[in-house]
Amino acid sequence: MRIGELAKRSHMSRDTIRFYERNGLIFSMPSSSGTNSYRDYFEETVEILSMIKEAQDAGLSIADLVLFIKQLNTASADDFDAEVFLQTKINEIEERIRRSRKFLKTLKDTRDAMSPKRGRK
Amino acid sequence: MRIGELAKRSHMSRDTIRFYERNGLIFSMPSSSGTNSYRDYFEETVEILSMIKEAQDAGLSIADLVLFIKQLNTASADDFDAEVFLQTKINEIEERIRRSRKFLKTLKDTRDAMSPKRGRK
DNA sequence: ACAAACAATGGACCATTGTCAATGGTTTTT
DNA sequence: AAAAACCATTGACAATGGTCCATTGTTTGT
Repeated sequence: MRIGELAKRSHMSRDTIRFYERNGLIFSMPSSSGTNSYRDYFEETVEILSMIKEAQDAGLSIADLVLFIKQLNTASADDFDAEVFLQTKINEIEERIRRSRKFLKTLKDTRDAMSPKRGRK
Repeated sequence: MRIGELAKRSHMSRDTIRFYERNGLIFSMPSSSGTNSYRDYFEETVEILSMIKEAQDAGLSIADLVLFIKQLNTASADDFDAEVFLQTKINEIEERIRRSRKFLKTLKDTRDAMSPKRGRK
């Protein structure tokens, strides 16, 4: 598919998609027709973009994602560092989630302390 | 306390603390001695800085935090917008946590798919 | 009293993560 | 076949969240 469709399906702008591609997060092929300079994107890339969004929300940087994707692809696999990397990120994310929840509680308490003041009885 | 101590206790750099203060996230008084231009920070600020960290991990921007803090302080309170704002942020954070978890699962699956390949058998 | 450590200020600088505009070419639609 | 919509490339621009440096002044340890 071409970039416009991918943009629509992934809810990202073309520029963002190109930005990700420049940075090695996604890949594409030259269009089959060959007469133009259009790029051809894989179906799966829709999925990958959605995963990238999740990963970013989880606090990973693009640099992190480049590493992660590299590891998905190079099934070289006996890689010790890969596992260490994964575990490190898992720990980081778990910690971030813990903190998010803590702040979420703060927000909720604030809201609840405020709500009864008005009408709501 | 002075900025150095606050920095140590909060595990943030002086520059970061000054940056936050410039941006209205924290406040301080002129030192009591009065002979210098040093600032004097409240005990509670240690706590506040820790909350800021949580909030950032939860995905809030400094601008968000400025609003939030303003609402904590102005107990004017019958503010309808305040409650809307809080609820919006609560929703955003819950969504982010959901996504984080989803990606966390991806990471764990990747790790687990990798681990048995080596020794671990 | 002298050096070391600390503080304030201002402004430059930086990485990250995009976004926008201009230009020139290719399809698609009408 | 002309217009409208699409695409690629380049490079500038922008917001966010800091960090670093130089300068000057203050306090503290010895």
